[in-house]
Amino acid sequence: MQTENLHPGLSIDCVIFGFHENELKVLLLKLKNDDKWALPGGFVEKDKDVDSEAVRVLKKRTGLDHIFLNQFHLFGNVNRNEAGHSDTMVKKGVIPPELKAWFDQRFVTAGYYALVEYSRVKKPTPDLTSERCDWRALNDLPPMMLDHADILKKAHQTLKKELNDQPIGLNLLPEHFTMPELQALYETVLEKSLDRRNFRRKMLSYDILIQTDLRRKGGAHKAPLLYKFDKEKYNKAIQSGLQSGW
Amino acid sequence: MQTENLHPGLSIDCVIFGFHENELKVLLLKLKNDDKWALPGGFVEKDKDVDSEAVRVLKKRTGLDHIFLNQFHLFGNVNRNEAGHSDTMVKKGVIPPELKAWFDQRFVTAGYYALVEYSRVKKPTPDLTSERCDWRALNDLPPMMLDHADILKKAHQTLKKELNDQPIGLNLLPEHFTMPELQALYETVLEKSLDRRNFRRKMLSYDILIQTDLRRKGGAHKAPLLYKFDKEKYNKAIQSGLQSGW
DNA sequence: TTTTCATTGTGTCAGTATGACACAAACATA
DNA sequence: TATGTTTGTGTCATACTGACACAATGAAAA
Repeated sequence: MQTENLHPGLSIDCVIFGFHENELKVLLLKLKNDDKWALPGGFVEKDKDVDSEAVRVLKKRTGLDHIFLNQFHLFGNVNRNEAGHSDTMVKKGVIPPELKAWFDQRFVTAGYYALVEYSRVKKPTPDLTSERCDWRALNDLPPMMLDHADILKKAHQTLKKELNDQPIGLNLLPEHFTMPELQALYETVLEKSLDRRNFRRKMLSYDILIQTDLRRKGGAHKAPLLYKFDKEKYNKAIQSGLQSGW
Repeated sequence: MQTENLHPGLSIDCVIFGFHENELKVLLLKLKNDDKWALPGGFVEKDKDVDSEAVRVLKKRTGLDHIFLNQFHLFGNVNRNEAGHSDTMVKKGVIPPELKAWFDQRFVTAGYYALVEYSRVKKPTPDLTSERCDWRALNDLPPMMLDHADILKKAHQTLKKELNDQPIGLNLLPEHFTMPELQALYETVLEKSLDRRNFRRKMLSYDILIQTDLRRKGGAHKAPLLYKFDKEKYNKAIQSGLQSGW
């Protein structure tokens, strides 16, 4: 790592959300020789936009491009830099000794969250500091490094709020999906259950769905209809917002 | 200025909103020997939280403490650092030559917006780089330094959105105010006009206002009733949100 | 003193959105 | 062929929203 070309004291952390088996998942890195997990992150080259560096992180971990990605907060408290953190990391072999000075800086970190289609992430790839890169359920998180649990929580809160202004399914669901699947996504993000019939009514009123004449077969019950998003209308809705409130 | 103790490559810019004569105003600094204006800003000491440094900037410019202040975005594009900007600033005497190296860095800046009561800001004080500190109307802005116009625009957009989740008057209006004044504030922020009767109905339904038996005399017309906020309920509303949407 | 006039305060009505709720149809499995 | 769970659909009462009109007020003008 060439630290001379990096923007000092600035990092990026990405909360990468996926949806699988009716659960919200987050892509996390398992640190080497440590039972803590970390958000995928990175640093910012001096001549690169911060946003594009976040895209790069995402690409490296998921292999995916052109993904829904939002910056949501700059975490800038002093106490997020634990004293002795870099020592520990060096000792455990997580970071090489020659980089200790770099990691000794006080860092602020830009938080990004991404929404990705679970099945499209073929092989999540760990970085140099980690031994694994895995999906973890949002409601059953492992112990997290530094303030990464806080960052994750704030990302989820932000997502929850943004649901009032914009739809989110296009980024998290496969091309075709059923209404119950879409509802499960909303229920998971919002952490509450919704009435089946009212959900369908409201969602259809957004006028961003296209009903196909296909059905999801194979379940032990009545085969539900498959829907897909009308991408043009969907994007228009994202842009103009789902006007509620004023 | 002791640049050794500052977090490198990181600045803060504050968009300070006030409301006066039915207009949204922003507190801006007029640069020395330059017709450009700038957002009040500053740098972050290595051992201070970014948020608290924003509070400090606000206090320095407005003299005010305990103010509504929100971080809304990190501006991290490379091209926001104009080549030759520091040269120009030194030439115009805006910054002393010995600080040129510091200002030559590539900076990312954390954007904060503040809501303050116009009349409480007695004497807006310029900083070393500026000759004046004045309120300027949001819809009649002077030429702005670097990307400060963008930052301001994003702050306004954010404010507009947050209006759906929270009330804002407590921070921008004096202790007592009339319903038409509150409406004017909303209309200004939202940039559209609202129906008088419907506005009143909706605002009262939030249950955060207390009607007093005083009236604003002196206008050439029927004297409107004065209201004040029920601070306890107001803060509860801020916390829990004005549930709309899901 | 009286008149004028812009502004405030209030209520209604129609249309729309929301929450609560029940029953028939479908599909794999038994 | 029967079973059991899930899907798809409609209605009703209630709450909310947008559109609208008229009387009361108070300073200023006549």
